[in-house]
Amino acid sequence: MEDYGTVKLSRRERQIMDIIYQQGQVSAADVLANLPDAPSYSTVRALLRILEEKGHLTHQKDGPRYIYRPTQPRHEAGQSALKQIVQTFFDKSIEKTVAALVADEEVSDEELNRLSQLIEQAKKGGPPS
Amino acid sequence: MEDYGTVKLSRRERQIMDIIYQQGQVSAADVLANLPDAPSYSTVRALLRILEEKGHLTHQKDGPRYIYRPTQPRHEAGQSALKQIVQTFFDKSIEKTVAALVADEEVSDEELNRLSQLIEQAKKGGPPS
DNA sequence: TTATGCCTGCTAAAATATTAGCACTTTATC
DNA sequence: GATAAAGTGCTAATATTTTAGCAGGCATAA
Repeated sequence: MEDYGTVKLSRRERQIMDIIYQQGQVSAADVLANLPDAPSYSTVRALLRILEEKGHLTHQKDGPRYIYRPTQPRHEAGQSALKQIVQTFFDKSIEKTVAALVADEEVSDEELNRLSQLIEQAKKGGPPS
Repeated sequence: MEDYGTVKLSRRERQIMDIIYQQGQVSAADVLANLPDAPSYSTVRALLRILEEKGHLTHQKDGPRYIYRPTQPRHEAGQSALKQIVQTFFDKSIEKTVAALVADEEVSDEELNRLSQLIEQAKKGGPPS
């Protein structure tokens, strides 16, 4: 866990990585379809090539086309991105962050219950400190 | 709430905005001190000027120097950034996101208790759905 | 098999971001 | 007030990102 926020990605590169983490895996066409202010097809392919060169992606053939996947596992990248946000906007406080999460959207009672359970489990699970 | 993830920021610009949201307000020197791979002083000032032109910052004089502040309030930007992460890495699931939060660091029992309270309050506070 | 469509590889141009330098202004100090 | 220190404004060069175009390959279907 050491990447997403820190990493030296350009604007387009970041947009593309976001799409890929959202979708899990993508073809160039998928990226194009989801990219805001979509450029041309070759543009997308060029970016994908660069991201692969930089080590952020790998591709594998799927019949005629390339399927790209992130090098860093999703949960790691997510963890890292989350940490960055917590640090930047919530004074490194998990509490403040959760508060923002439950404040934002209308969270259903059901979901809140699951959250309670989650916390309880964490209490049992790992109280090392 | 509509900006941080979506917005068209370059790499350096984003780094600077992060610093500013972390610190609340900054001088050019503050930014320089916190910027990874710090460039020159004039470079930082140029970037700050651009960010202000784009409407992301305002400055006010503090004696001899300029103090910059974000245009968009911190909590808004945080909300927006968080949403983006939840969507990209956690399938839009608040639950998964919280799970990642409590999984990551060693969260103290004390903090877990506060989280429980938080959830309980949310249950009482706003169960509209 | 042959033509058509979709995909890749490569290369080069254009736009944008990043950087630094220099001249001028203001603030504080003596 | 005179001087030094610290800050700003502006401008121009450099690097990087972003973009598109063209040529070739492979698969599918007629």
